[in-house]
Amino acid sequence: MSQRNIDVTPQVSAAEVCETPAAQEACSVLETLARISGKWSIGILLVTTQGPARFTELEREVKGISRRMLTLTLRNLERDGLLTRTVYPTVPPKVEYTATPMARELYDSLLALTGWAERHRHEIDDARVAYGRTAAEATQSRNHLALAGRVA
Amino acid sequence: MSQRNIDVTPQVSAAEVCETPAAQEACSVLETLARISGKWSIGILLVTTQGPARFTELEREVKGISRRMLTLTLRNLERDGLLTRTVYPTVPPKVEYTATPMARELYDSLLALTGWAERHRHEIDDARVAYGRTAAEATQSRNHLALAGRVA
DNA sequence: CCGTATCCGAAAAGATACTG
DNA sequence: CAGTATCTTTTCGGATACGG
Repeated sequence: MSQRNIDVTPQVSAAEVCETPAAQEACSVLETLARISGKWSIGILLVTTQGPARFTELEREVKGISRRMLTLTLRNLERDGLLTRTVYPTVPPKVEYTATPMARELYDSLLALTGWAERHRHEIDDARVAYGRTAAEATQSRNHLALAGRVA
Repeated sequence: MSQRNIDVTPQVSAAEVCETPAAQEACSVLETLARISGKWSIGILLVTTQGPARFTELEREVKGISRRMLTLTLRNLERDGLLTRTVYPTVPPKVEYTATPMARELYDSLLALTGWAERHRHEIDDARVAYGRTAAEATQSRNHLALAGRVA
């Protein structure tokens, strides 16, 4: 087969059970988050938002990503209109990926979440510690492992 | 063993590779999104944000969730300080889950994404159609299935 | 250089019987 | 009622050899 053929077919079924009017919103959020879910989407958006990036360039800059996942994530983002793919018919081939304006907007919206994270940093830490404690209490009976690392 | 013992240990390692100053933001977003990732967190937050909800109540209202996933997701949200769990020592037992103020804030921030989704609804659809076309072109050689359902 | 195909292990999720 | 334990299925992600 020619090229460009890794699956990337799903991601249309997000309709699901969005019956109640209030749940509509939640579903919309769910669909939006689905577009940038996965381990790598944010990282790729981060790079492509700063300007056009080539395949190999992304492979270098997004630390730890494999070829396969890079391709998959690029295809998904492209399908969702968050990335444009430009092929220069040179030899050797050159392909550039750039975040669309729509993607930049989305990325900005997401960055707003850092505000939330900073405001509640301590609260978040406390919660995990507290959870470790109550979980320990509730488990007074057994002394297996698996609990040691929780608070630590 | 007593109770409250489904794993729920991970979700501490989100440090990862956040070296460059620009990537710091992305990592923060990543950590935040991790808290509400998964198929069910949003749905549960939606319900618990409207007021206290009991276990069985959630099982009914969050359509399609299994007992196991409900428990797991509740534990995760509780660990992250997004949900409080209140036990009434009655018989039969009664347990209520409520979204914390912090969770409400986060949920509101996320709802802001519906704005993005609405603004770009058409753009998003167009993108998927366009992707279907170019993918079809690039695949002129083969006439397997799997492509039929893409645009449809 | 820019990918794809294939194989594999790990993790997420579903189903459901069982229990204090 | 509010979970837990266990099993199975599904999906995700890593490694890597190969191809235009």
